[in-house]
Formats: sequence, C-alpha cells, structure tokens
Amino acid sequence: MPTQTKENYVKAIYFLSQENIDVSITELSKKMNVSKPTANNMAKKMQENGWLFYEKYKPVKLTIKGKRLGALIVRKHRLTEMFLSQVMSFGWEEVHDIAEEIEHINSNLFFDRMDEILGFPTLDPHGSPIPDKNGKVLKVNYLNLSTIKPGQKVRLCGLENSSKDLLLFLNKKKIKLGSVLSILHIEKFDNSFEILLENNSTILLTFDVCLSLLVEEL
Amino acid sequence: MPTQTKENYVKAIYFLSQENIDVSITELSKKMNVSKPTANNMAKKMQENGWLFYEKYKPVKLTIKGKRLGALIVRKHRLTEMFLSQVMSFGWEEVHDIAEEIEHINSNLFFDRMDEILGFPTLDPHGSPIPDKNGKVLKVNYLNLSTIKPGQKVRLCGLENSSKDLLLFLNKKKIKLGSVLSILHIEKFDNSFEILLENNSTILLTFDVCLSLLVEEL
DNA sequence: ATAATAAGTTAGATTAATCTAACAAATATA
DNA sequence: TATATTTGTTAGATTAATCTAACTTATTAT
Repeated sequence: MPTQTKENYVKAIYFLSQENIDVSITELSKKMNVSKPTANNMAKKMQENGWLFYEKYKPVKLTIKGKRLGALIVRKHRLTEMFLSQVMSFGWEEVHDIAEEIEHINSNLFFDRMDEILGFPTLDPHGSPIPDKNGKVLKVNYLNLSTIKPGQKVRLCGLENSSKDLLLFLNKKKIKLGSVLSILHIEKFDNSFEILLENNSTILLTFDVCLSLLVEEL
Repeated sequence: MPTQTKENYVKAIYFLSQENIDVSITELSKKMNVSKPTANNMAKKMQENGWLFYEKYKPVKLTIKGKRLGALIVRKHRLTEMFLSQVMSFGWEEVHDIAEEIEHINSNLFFDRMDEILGFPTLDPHGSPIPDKNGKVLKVNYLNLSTIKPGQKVRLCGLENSSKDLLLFLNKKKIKLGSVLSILHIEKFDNSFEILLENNSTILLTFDVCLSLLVEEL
C-alpha cells in the first residue's frame, strides 16, 4: 500500500513522463517542491517498492506497475472532479484542489459509486480523459487553437493546462467546454487571435492563451 | 494544522470523555491501538499544541480548543455519512469506513456544500447528532430500549453503537431508523424482548441488542 | 500495611519524509 | 580539451509516529 506521499511522487512522474520520456531527479524535485536529495532518496525507495526503475545518475522511469498506479490515481482525481462539478455544482476552477485530497481515499466502493452515478464518464470537467479501471487512457486527438487558421470555426474540447488563473479568465470571457469559437483574424505582429463567440461578442486572446486551448474543427 | 493522526487522537479522546469524564492513557492507547508510551508521548505533544491538558500520572482532558476540534471532525464525519447515504445511496453499514477517511479532508467549501445539498441535517444515518459549525452538539434525549416496559410502542431513533455487525443484524431483521416496535413480552429468565414489527412479524431481541437501540415512546 | 497488580513513564531504537552542506559525475561552453 | 555549470549523490540531522524493555508510581486486595 503506497503512502499518500509516494502516490504523489508516482503521479508527478506519471505526468512528467507524458511530455518527456525520461524524468530527471531535478525535474522531479521541482515538481514535488522538495530538495534534490529528497527526490533522490524517494526514487531509491520507490524502486524497492517496484514502482520505478532507478540507476545512479540516470533519469527515472515508471515500471508497468508504477504507470498503472499513476493512472489509477489520475482516475480517482478526475472522477472526483467530475463528481464535484456534476453532482455538487462546483465550478471547474474549484474542483482541482479538493480532488487533490480525495484522490488518496482508499475505497473502490466509493469511486465506483461515483462512476456509476456519473454514468461512467470518459472526460473530466476540463476535457481531460479519465483512465479506465485498468489504467488504460483514451487517446484524445484535439488540435491546439494556436495552430488553427483564420476563418475556421472550432469547438473548445479541452485544456492544455487547467490552472486556476486560466479557468477564471475563461469564466470571465464566458468561454466553457463546448463553446464555439470563430477565428476572425490573427494579428501578425503579436500573434493574438480575434475571436467571435456564439453570443456575437468579439474577444481577443493572446497567443499564450491559445496555446492552452484544445479544440476540434467544425 | 493538526496532522491526520493527531485529529484521530483528539476524536478518540472526544468520544472517550463523553462516557467517562477523564481519559486514562491506557484507555487512549487501547482506543488508538497503540502502545502506552506512544499514547503518552502523543498526549505530551498534543498539550504543546493546546488540544489537551496533560499532567504526569493523571488522566488527560481536552481543552476548549480540543473539544471544538473534536466536534468539528465528528461534524465532518457525520455529514459525510449522511451524504454517502442520502446522495450516493450507500447502506448505513457501509458509510462509516469511508467517512473515517473523508473526515480528514481539509476543505470547508466541500463540507459546506454537502451540508447545503443535504438541507442542513441535524442527524446522521445512525441517528447521531451532527455538531454545528461552531462545534455545538444538539442534546438528544432518547430512551434505551432495554428500559422500556412490555405493552409499550416505540420508534427507533438512534443507536448506542453503530458497529457493522449490529447494522447488518438490523438489516436482516428489517429494522431501520423510524421503525415502530411494539414490545409484546420480556422473557424474565434471559431478559430477551419479544417484539412486533410494523409488518406484523414477531422477532426476538437479546437484552444486549436492546441496550444498543435508542427509542422514543409513542 | 504491605505485597501484588495495574498504570504510567523513560530511554533508546526504527521508519518515513524531509532538510543542508559538501562532494562527485555529467554536460555544456569557451 | 579544459573549465565552468548543472545535475546527482552522500552524509548527517530533524520531526512525527511508532515500537520494546525496563523502571516508577498508583491502586487494589489480602
């Protein structure tokens, strides 16, 4: 049985290794907000538990068992976010912090019941896929808004990062998952996007914001 | 901010001191399933945190702050039990173990929303009072079924102990909170109660079981 | 009242998770 | 290539929560 702390390390490595195949001790220590020796020691211990491969001076990598554990924690996190949002009416910007705690609850009954009540959802409130009970993750193939050409109409389907700041910004602009965005124009000089919303208001999104929005073309 | 472990010690003392004003180190160690030195050390530490009074060779006692903390943990526990039962359709015998973990979640938002969704309940699924947000506990004045005379009709309102075994036993007998019980006869020789239920079935309850049932006369 | 038993305490050790300081290895740069 | 910088490791310490063994204080019972 992993401790809560070790679950968090596995989760950190799980996310870091999605972008980057290898995870350095320094990356891990930064993600976990601990010193490098701490991350290093934990890596050794977690190897003993069979969650990762560790070799001196080499980046770490999750084992099959570690990946599975990571996916199942993410599953619990995202099911919780969905439950908080759909059943308890929390905003998408409020669910992360609470889910961060509830994901460590040790009760399959509890999460299975959530799943059932929600009708076995596959996506969380930010459009991220919910791994299944075996830790398998649905591959979603969204496009990054920053790559879309003017004149195109797209639907917002997911977020590259779900930081509270971004979510609050989108709330203010009345943009949510499913919103339809028509790209009117891209400003050459700063790459900002002029966008028409369904309510006929026109807004301006910086290129940085566009990098965080995942869409499908309509 | 108390650790989860310390919250559990406070809760243990909180419950032990309802029956018994003073809580001995031995009692505490038994309730917490730890050795006496462990309980003793924790008691010293918790005094430093201001949750209890500790003097060498004397029983411990919660401070006002400790009592408040205990009540607020019990509040979170019982609100959760109610939520699991009412919103997530868990049986009253399933809710305790899950609530035992969720009670340590650190989010007022989360518990306040539960409270709101449930319509600000005052009793949990076992009939125990839910302390209010200030830690005040409603005094309920139920009678113990073992003290009721034959011929009387009563309504089940609470339980003296909510052990899983008792709850499963009551499920089997189709007795739940609110059930009306008519006492037909009390067997002199073993003090067992012969009881008529609403569905017109007659059942026999041992004196021990009756000691666990809290009722009001009709 | 004294001996036996129970309760409580001290001392010393262990494990998990963390730190800093100092050093070693690997990588990047001039 | 040699040096500087970054990355990773060791060593030693700390805090929280736990243990056992040994000892002391209180309580109970004869």
